[in-house]
Amino acid sequence: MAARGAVQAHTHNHKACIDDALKTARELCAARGVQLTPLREKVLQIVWKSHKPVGAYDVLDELSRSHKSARPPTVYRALDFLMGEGLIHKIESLNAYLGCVEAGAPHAGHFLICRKCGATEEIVDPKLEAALDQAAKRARFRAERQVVEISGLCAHCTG
Amino acid sequence: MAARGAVQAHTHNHKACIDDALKTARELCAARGVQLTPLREKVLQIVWKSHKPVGAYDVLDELSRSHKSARPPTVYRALDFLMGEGLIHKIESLNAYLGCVEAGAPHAGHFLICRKCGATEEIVDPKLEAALDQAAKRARFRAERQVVEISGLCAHCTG
DNA sequence: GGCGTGATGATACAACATAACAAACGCCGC
DNA sequence: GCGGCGTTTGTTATGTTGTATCATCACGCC
Ligand SMILES: [Zn+2]
Ligand SMILES: [Zn+2]
Ligand SMILES: [Zn+2]
Ligand SMILES: [Zn+2]
Repeated sequence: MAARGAVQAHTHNHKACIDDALKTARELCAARGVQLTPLREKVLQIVWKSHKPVGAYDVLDELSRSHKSARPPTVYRALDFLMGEGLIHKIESLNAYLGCVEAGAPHAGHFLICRKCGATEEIVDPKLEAALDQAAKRARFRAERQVVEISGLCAHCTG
Repeated sequence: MAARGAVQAHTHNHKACIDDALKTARELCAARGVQLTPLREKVLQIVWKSHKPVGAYDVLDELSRSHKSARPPTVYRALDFLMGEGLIHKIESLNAYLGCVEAGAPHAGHFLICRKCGATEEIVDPKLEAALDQAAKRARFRAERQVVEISGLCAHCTG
């Protein structure tokens, strides 16, 4: 699964993204001996509906169509599971969730969030990772989690 | 006003931090022709009570002691004002607010958040800023806001 | 069958944030 | 003085996001 830039997010065939993500998720969970239940897979599919972060209550609305008993804990438990397995990320500045494009490869999520179209790209940038590690090291800080969310205008929305 | 590392946050004389922050805030607001009213100054003082991010409702509890009519909008309006003037930052991953150690100098806030003691250090690191700018540029993304929050253990809590 | 474990159902509540309108205040021109 | 205007604060209500807690269910195991 390759990262898709915001421009591509406007034009590509997104069904392939969803199919890839679900396939990868099934394989990873099987390999790890954890259960990607129908409920969890459905939530993953909803999160992957687009390249825009989706709120937990939006997931709930969508999930409710097929799953009448769904309630907030239903959704949050599924989201927690998916985050624990590295299949989705939380976008802290939006209180929303986004499918991970590098599931299986341990990494911190770094994001470019377009404030106009909402498309959010997960970037993998070794130089940025190194700069973050260095910054922490300089302060003798043991980093465990990185939240990096850059907001602005994507290439498509700039011009 | 210099940044203080997490180690210093455990030992320094913090009254000087508060006094500096309030003095700087008064000067900046006067120079800009905006009103640092008693209410807003009190909220700023509460946020500066420590080097740990403080939640809006914690601010409200504290503010209520001196200001009985305080309600959520009271606090959020003051926090919005202070953020607008660059006197405080919001820590997105904690839904909490922290006094800015570089008020007056335009900058994105980058933070090291200790998950054990809560002490949060604002770091100013040109290399990190450059790496972030480069990462955005590479994706032809026009960055407007950066959220960088590194969680882990501070030097004091590590050893 | 009885038991342990993981997953889901169900109710209630906590924590965070904003909408909308009213009242008070200072300022300025007249 | 006073009426208009912009800013700040008061007030009530509501919206949004996230958890705690306990009950129930499904499955594998002995
Ligand atoms: Zn796609
Ligand atoms: Zn990822
Ligand atoms: Zn201090
Ligand atoms: Zn700052």
